[in-house]
Amino acid sequence: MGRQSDARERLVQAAVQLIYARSYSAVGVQEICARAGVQKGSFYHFFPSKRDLTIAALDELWRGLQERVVGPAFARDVPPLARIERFFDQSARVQREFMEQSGQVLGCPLGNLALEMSTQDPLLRARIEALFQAAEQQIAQTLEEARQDGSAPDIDPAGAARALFAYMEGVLLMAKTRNDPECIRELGRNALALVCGSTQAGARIVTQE
Amino acid sequence: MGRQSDARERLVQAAVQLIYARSYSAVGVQEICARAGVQKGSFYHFFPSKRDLTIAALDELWRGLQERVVGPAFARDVPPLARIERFFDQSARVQREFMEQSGQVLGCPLGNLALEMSTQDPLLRARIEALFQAAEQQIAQTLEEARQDGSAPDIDPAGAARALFAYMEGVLLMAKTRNDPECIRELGRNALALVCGSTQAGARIVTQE
DNA sequence: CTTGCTGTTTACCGTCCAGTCAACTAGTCT
DNA sequence: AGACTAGTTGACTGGACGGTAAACAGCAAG
Repeated sequence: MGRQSDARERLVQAAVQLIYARSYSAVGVQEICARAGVQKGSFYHFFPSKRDLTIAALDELWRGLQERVVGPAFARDVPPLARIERFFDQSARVQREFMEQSGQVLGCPLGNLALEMSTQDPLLRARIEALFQAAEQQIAQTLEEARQDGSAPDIDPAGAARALFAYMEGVLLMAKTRNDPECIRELGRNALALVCGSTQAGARIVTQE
Repeated sequence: MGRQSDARERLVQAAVQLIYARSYSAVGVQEICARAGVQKGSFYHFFPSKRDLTIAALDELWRGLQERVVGPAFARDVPPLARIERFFDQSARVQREFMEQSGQVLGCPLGNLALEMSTQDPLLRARIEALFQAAEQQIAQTLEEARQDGSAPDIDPAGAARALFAYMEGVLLMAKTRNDPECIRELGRNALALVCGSTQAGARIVTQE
């Protein structure tokens, strides 16, 4: 078996699944190798360290997220603001599936790793931050579309996207903590309030008091 | 030294600080003992396991949070909605202090543990969920006050509190990931939009599209 | 045919981990 | 005084961890 093999891919996939289901530190190299059907020595042929595998897994995580959740939710077959709402429904659906399979809501794989690793590994942190920025830009684009077609004329797309993304992460954190996928749906109903009530609105309410 | 000692307290305090600064799994019993100035054997005199210490640390964490962040922010010396805004400023201030001391934004200690442990330890998860509910009630009370004094007449305090708390956790997650305390302030400006744009408003915008 | 590269296998290393144990100290109660 | 209990100490256990080493297999190019 000289040239090429899919062992590397299998390792990344195994890492994605195991780390998402548990966490970085709760999953050992041994276990990742076992699930991938790869010997431990081979692991270190493909990756210099567990951390490097995790970085590779991060990109694969992002790819899978786009394919299975973000892509379907943000498809252009409905008006922009409806896509935002659909993201929450889509997320609720996915998490409900995890719930039925393993009895646990797993939340956002990037958010999970972000909180676990940000204070421990600067490179990992920076990588996740970059992916977060990409996500925000995706949302900002959608909001810009909504601004232009008149469904949300007065918003600041970039600022609202930041707030909205933070809210999404918060909602998924709550769902994981409550172990209840339904609260994603419920909390999702408040999402558009965050978009349309822009900065000025917030300030107005306070000074009025 | 027969009766009583503050070793237990010191262990809890050390656990709070170390676990907050890193994580549950990144901190060992050994290290907690070292910081507390307690021998390892003594540790297991006070706590049957590391997990039990963590549960005790969780309550202490909550106490400290109330004392240092939530209490000052939600004090009744300003109108209710201004307290919400003050929470974000207060959080930004605290995180900026961590930033200056250790170069890192640490985020919400409860949120951190929630994402790390929810899928690993059901009891810890339930405990954190309970604390989250208490936090939501605190917010709901504040919003109820705002509803009654007319500054936000049409809101559903309980629902808005849920959304607002999720947003707070999301904002702190973002701050930790970006390692930037200032974004707490910035994102905080969107918080009241979440309160005042209630469920009906969100639905209205979508059907209008 | 030989050199070299890509993979694979297995056994192994040192370290750290949570948790154990038995001996010991010093106060309290009878 | 003696028994009991709360607290302390430091050495220890077994297992898991991330990572290493060396031998080997197959393909490709010179």
